This record gives sequence, C-alpha cells and structure tokens, in this order.
Amino acid sequence: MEEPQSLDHAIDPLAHPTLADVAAVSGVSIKTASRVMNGSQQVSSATAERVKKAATLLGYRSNRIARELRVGSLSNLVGMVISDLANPFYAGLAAGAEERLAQEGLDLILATARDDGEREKNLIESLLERRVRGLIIVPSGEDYSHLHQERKRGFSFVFVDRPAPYLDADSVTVDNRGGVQSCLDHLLQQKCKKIAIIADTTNIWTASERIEAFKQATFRSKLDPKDIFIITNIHTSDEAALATRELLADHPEVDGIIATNDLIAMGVGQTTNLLKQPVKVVSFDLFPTANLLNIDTLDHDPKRLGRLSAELLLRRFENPMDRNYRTEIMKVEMRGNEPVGRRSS
Amino acid sequence: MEEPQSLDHAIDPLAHPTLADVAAVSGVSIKTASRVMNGSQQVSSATAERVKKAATLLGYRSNRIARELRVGSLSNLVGMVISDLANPFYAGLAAGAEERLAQEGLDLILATARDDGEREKNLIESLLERRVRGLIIVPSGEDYSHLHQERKRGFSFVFVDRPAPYLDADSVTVDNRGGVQSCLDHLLQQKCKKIAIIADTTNIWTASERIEAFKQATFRSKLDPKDIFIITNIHTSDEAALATRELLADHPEVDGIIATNDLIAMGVGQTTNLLKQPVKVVSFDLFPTANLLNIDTLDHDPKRLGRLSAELLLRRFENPMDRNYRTEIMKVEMRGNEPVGRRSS
DNA sequence: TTGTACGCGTTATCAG
DNA sequence: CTGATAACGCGTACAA
Repeated sequence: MEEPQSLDHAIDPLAHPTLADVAAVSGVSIKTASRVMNGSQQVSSATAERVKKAATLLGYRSNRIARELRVGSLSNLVGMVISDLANPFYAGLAAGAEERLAQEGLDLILATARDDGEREKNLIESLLERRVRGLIIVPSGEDYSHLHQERKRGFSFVFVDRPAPYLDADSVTVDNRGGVQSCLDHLLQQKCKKIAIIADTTNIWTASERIEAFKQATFRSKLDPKDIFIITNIHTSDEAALATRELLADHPEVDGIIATNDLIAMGVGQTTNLLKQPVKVVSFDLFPTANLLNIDTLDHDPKRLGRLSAELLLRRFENPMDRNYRTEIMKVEMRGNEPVGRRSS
Repeated sequence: MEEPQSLDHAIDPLAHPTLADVAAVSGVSIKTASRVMNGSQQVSSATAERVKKAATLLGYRSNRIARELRVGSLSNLVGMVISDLANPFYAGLAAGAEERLAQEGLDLILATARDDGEREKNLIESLLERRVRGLIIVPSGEDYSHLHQERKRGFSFVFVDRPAPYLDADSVTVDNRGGVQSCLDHLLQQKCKKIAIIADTTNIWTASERIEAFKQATFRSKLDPKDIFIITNIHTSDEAALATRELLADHPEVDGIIATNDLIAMGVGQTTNLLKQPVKVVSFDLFPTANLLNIDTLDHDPKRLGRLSAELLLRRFENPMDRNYRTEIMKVEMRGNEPVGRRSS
C-alpha cells in the first residue's frame, strides 16, 4: 500500500489488480512479478515468495485478454450461432460441439439468431470483432457472400445442418435423401400402403430436401401418387397434432406417417396414440420420448452432428488456407430406441 | 499496397488488418483512420471517403479486444456455467438467460461442468481471467469460499437452482417446498391414497429438498407413514422406468407418484402408460411431452428461471458493491398442459 | 537474478 | 481538421 500506483484500484474496486499492483506491493519490477506468475525459474525463491504472497493478498488474476493481445496468440474462443437454444435439436447441436471443443481447451460463445437473417449477420459481425478463433453457424440467412473476404483470409467457418448460400466453406449436413429413404423403407417393410409426410415450410432447406426426397423415393418404390400425402407448413407440435387429426379423418386409409423433425413427431405421436388407429409413425429426428410414443426414429442425433462440426472446425484450424472445402454428409439410419439422458438439478 | 507497414499482414493472412494498415493504405495517420471508423464528425468528408474505401478494400474490422483494453470498458460477455447442455432443463435455463442478456447487448459464453466440482472451478477461473462482466452459475461444487475475494471486490455472481455453499451472493432457486406441496395436494385432490416420490440422490440439493418437503407435507396431511414410499438414487429415465415397475409390482396399491424431475418423469410415465394401472403421475419439472404421457406438471419452466437469473445479474450490475444479497425463490404451481416449442432445422 | 525498453491494436490528450 | 505521443495490461528481447 506504500505505492501510489495501486491507488486507482483502491478507488475502483471493480477493476482487477494488475501486475503493476502486485509488483508495487512486493517491491519488485513488473517483469519480475510477471516471471513469478508465469512460473519462470529465473527468479530467487525469496522474491518469488514475496510476489506470490502479494498476489494472493490482492487477489491477482492474470488478464488473458491483455496477454493474448501482447503475444498475438489466437483466442481460444469459438463462436456458435444457432437459431434457438430452447429447442432440443439446437441445444443438442451446441452440446456436441461444446463437448468436443472443450477437449481442445476451446470455449464456446453461443448466440441465437431466432431465424432472423439480419440479426444473425450482426451476431457474426460481433463475434468477428471479438476475434474468435472460428465460427460454427447454423445458417438462418440467405446470402453469406459478405463473409467471402474473411474466408479468403483464412478465417475458419463451419456451417451445420444447412449449407451456406453463396459462400465456399466447410459444412456438415445430414443425409436427408438417404434418411427419408430409410424412413420410407421402414414403413414399407411394415406393410404400410398409404404413406404421408408431415413437414415444415418448404423455404426451410432441410424441410424442402426431405419433401423432395420423399417424392423421389415414393416414385422409385412405384407408389401410386394417389397413395401418398404431403403436408407442409407445420411449425409446432400442436399444428402437427391437428394436421394429423385432420389427415386421418379425411383419409382413414393412411397407415404410415413420416414426421420430418422432432417437434412434428411429438405432435403426430400425440394424435396417433390417442386415436389408436393402426398407423405407424417414424421420425427423422431422434428425441428422448420417441419410444414412449411408439415412434421409430433415425439415429439423427444432434449431439453427433455438433461433434462432427467441431471436428471439422478443428481440422480447418490445421490448414486455414486450404481452398478445398469439405462438405460432410452425416449418414443416418433407422435404429432401436435408446435411453434418454441424465439430469441432476 | 505501396506501404511496407502492411507487409507482415500480407505474409500472415490470418492476421486481421489493423487501423495502421488502413491508415497506411489511405495515407493518413492512425488516429484519423480511427476517427473515421468511429464515425467522428471531426474529419473532412474527402479523407473520410478515402479511409472508408481502404477499410473495405482491406476488410478491416475493429478489434474489440484492443478497444476494450484501451478504453478500460467492461466486457459485454457474461459467463454461464451449467452441468450439461444436452439436458433440456439446463438448455432451457441457458436459453432464458441468453435471451434476456441479448436484450441488453450482452453475449453469453457457456461452459459445462459435467457435475464435476473441480472442473467447474477451473471453468470459473478461466472465465474470470477473461474478465467477463458477470457469472451465472448452477453450482456443482461444495465450497465457493474461494470466490469470496472476487465477490467482495464487486464482481457479479448469480447462482441458480441451488445456493452456493460458503459464499454470500445473489441466487435464484425454486420453491421446492411449495412445489412438492402442490404436487401432493394435486394427487390428494384426485383421491390418491398411497403416494410415492421418485427422486435422484440426496446429495443433490434440489433432490434432498424435495424429498424433505415430501416427508413434511405428507406428515402435515396426516398420511400414514406406511402409505408413503420414497425411492431415491434414480439418475436416468431408464432407472426411473425400472424403479417404477418394481415399485408397482411390490406395492400394487400405489396410486400416485411424484417424479422430482423431468427425466425421472419420462421414465415413470413410460412404465405407467404401459402397465395401464390406475396411477396418477405428477412431475416437478415442466417438459414438452408431459401431456402425451398423461403427466401433470408444475409450471417449473427452466426458461423462466434462466430469465430471472439474468435479471438478477443485471440488477447486480447496477450496484455491484451492495452487500445485500438477494435470494429469490421462484414460485411454482400446478398447471394445465402447454404447447411445446417450435423447430425449423 | 533482475530491470529497461518496446510493442500488441486501440483510443485520449493535446499539440499543430 | 489532423497528427504525434502516451497509455491500457501484459510479455519478449536484451541489458545490467
């Protein structure tokens, strides 16, 4: 306390003590204090002790921001932009990525775009200003050409679940075609004859992919167009439940339904389980209570997808300038039902 | 390109262009470039144009890290430590907090402690080193006295779902007592006579609180101890399903079950729905498919809890040195069933 | 073993 | 209107 330098910190307690404060209190130079804090051997144990004592006294904690600025090292922060964290699919995606990144000592900064392309653009901008190490994005926007310069400079982007329009970059998507084919095959194996697909709006990329796949797959299987039903524009479980009720009322002959995502599947399951009509339901997405609702699903685990995206990012870090962008497609298959997670709040 | 200053950036494309680069290219001083980028009026529109052109040419983006270091402004990053992001409860918690913080322009950096106190301590340390603005923590550890100095200095902590042992700090918890009482009342109203509670291990604070509340509530309601059943140590849905099966086999007279969290409720519901035994189930936690499983729940919405914790943190920011720590207790009540979320992947 | 200069990218101060 | 210079907190290079 005999040093004027630390006075300002005494005035503003919110400011953390700096190396200068520690040095002042222990009566050494800043550099010596720095050496001690970094565990350098080049300092006498006597002064080292004094410095350490001062540090704990003041509650000193090194400022990683300043350190990184000085060293010029890359941040260990990875940004991730999803549309909604409360949605189990995106939460699982984030969980998978976070887990994998944590193994490499990387931290995740998460932002939600709420399916708003403009908001997403601002979020990405903000993350870039923060000089994150890389970015994992579930695209909400329609044009990513504005990121072209960053990409060319060697900044690492990975796009998940949907590709990024107008930008060459790494991406991980799901095998929507193969997945829908599996769903259909699964229903056909169970002797379903009249099959419906219930999906979100077609301006969502995955939805339109899956609908398209359904059309092609049913054609290949030589199903009569009169025996297939395509319902779109379903956003919520409630809408799905209602749509299913109407569908089965109008067409009681329907005996198989493909739900293109988890929320839709929950709604479909609600209706089919109540009506007790003999209709098989399969879900494109994996979700915890599927087996309770007698719904078979693909092994489309969002956590796995998240992990894959993290791994793609890590590989990109190794070779940032490589102009050979990878487009990984995660295979999905029908599976048995699985235990749900663990919780301990 | 006529300036040697930008040479190093030409060599290492990963490095972002700096103000110096922009200044060099546009032939002005760094400060003038800075003025332009910050929209200062104190500069002739002619040079402003030149600078702007150079900036877009180089793809300049201001470095927020350096700026904050210089200005000494607080970071707009808030750290959050939960135990598992793949768990819908914690994901909802994070979603609620993120949403509220985003309204204030604050970003969330998320880390998962995996119920490991040691790991959690490291995560907190790391976030502190990064000089986050504040910290929202779902405690996994057993002693937070090591944060005392930070707290005294005016650093903002908020603890959620459980209080922080050995640390005076703001916290938001759930009214576990009242909630369990509501669950019990709900079952009694439906003429249940023999009631069981199925819970996690008692060394989890919320679990032990809820079990304790159950004991007291059943005592107050003058239930014969022989008519109540307490099952603990249940971590997963599968364990819950199994435990329920065993319970109902040994004690077919049981006609009411309280599940102390969402995962347990899913497992209980699986069994009771299959067995078709006349047993009412209530869940302490709210979760999407509860109504499909004929489970009534409290309105214990993790998103609401997350929002509350963010708001408490924001209030703490206003008055960091206030030694009057708030202990908010979120009331929970029985409720009708609600639509589940929206998804569009 | 310890200290002095200097720089990371930015902004504030104060001069020109 | 514009530009040197110093500073934020820290680490590297080189002396002492």
